[in-house]
Amino acid sequence: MTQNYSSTNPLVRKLEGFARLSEADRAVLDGLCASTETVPTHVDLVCEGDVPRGILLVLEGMAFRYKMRANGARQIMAYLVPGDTGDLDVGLLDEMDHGIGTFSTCKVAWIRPETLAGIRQNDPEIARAMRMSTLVDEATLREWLMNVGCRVAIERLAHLFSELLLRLSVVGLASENSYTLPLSQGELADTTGMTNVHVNRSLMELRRRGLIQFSGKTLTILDVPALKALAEFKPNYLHLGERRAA
Amino acid sequence: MTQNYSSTNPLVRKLEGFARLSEADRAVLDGLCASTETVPTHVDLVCEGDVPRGILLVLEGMAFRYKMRANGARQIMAYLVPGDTGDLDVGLLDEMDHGIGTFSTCKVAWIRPETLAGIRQNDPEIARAMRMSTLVDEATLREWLMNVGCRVAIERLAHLFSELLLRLSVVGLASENSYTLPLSQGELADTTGMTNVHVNRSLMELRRRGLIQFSGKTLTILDVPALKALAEFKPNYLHLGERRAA
DNA sequence: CGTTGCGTTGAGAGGCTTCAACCTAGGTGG
DNA sequence: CCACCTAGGTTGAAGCCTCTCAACGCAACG
Repeated sequence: MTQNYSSTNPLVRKLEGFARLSEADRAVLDGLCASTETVPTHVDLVCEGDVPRGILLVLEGMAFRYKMRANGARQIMAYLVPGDTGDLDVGLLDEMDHGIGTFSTCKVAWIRPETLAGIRQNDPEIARAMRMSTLVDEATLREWLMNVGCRVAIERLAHLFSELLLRLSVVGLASENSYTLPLSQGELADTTGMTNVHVNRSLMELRRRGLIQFSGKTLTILDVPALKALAEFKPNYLHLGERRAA
Repeated sequence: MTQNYSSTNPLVRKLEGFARLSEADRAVLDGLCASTETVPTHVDLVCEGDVPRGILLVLEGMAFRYKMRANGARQIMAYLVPGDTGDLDVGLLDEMDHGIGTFSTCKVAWIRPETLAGIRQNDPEIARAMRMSTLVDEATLREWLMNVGCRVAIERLAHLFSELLLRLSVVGLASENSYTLPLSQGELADTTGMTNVHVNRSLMELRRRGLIQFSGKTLTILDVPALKALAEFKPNYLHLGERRAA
């Protein structure tokens, strides 16, 4: 039923949804993941102001882009799940305008800009898939702005959870209705533009309505259609095509 | 003092800040702007669900990306000012996940994906500048998320006005402290995630503090440093380099 | 067994929304 | 030439969603 082949490489699983990858293409992508690094929880992979050190690729765990205000407020602006990368052209920048941290222990790879440039030039299908992926990243960012700008607290959480269910399914990290979400309520708060106290109350309301179960680090969505309806979740911005139409 | 040459083409003015363009490069960019189209105020250039018809390039006027909720709420997710383009790879998408409308009468050009592909392949400096420009668009979107997620009403407006002062300066459409801003308070509201009533009150507060003057469609910032300080505005995400360090 | 991080709960305050009315300016038509 | 109409700006009052501050429980950990 699923279009994905059984590759265990999340980058391959994600990109083969955007293009027809050959065996050779997959080998190239596997090569990108050859040299990995394991990073502990709550560590900065990149800091605002750093000179970019290459393109980040997340293979296991969950990371996030963020920015801080002088008063200590933090806005989380994207989640990086396995198969996700940092900006492919980040090498053009003199310095980073945001930081990237880990929510959990992560296995990551750093891709040299020259390596990537070669692949993009010589491997049109991979290049195409990566450009699609970048478009989806932007669309996701727009949807997050929509989330914070137009939805109330409980809807924001419902939308975030609905989105993650789809994104994690694509890389084989979610079941029909549940996945590992290694975040604290405070981190959810910094994501959705609310306080940890109010996240707590909104989560309890979601539980009271029988929509989710969230204990430990496992989120289970007890009523997927109802949660999506509450969030007014339309998956078109993820451009999944025929994959899991939702 | 300014790095810009005296080109009147806003695309040239913007991109030459990101790369060293030759005369030939500028001629190529001028060529992209040869065939233009004038579009009235409050018209959709692109609707959500449309099949992309090419890459949008704004030459005059102001446009915006947006998304609607079922209840009629609108979130504006980006402003397109002269020199700005839609997504360069939009041709890869089967359908648009957001709409683009006009704030004012606009002069625009539609670039065919094949034309752009040719330029990107044959003209490395232009390609480089365009990739930088895309990175800045993304960074701006992240900053807008920060704006709505982390700042209170009056700070959101102050930040938006500070950002536009810089972006419009780059293309020669702002003086030291003023520019044309053809928006209604309701449109500012849909941008900043608040109501038109509260935008009105926040604008009056900005006026009362002697920070801005906003009558007709002209915004004048009476105290630029104070407005930037209120917004906690850091222009690093625009990656302007040595241009107008702010 | 004290510490620490995180989840939970209560009470009060406040920023922002909602609803509504009124005003003004600009455009249209008689 | 003015009456009419409409869109947008302005203002008031009431309410609520969310924040702030604070306390407490609990599990993990050294």
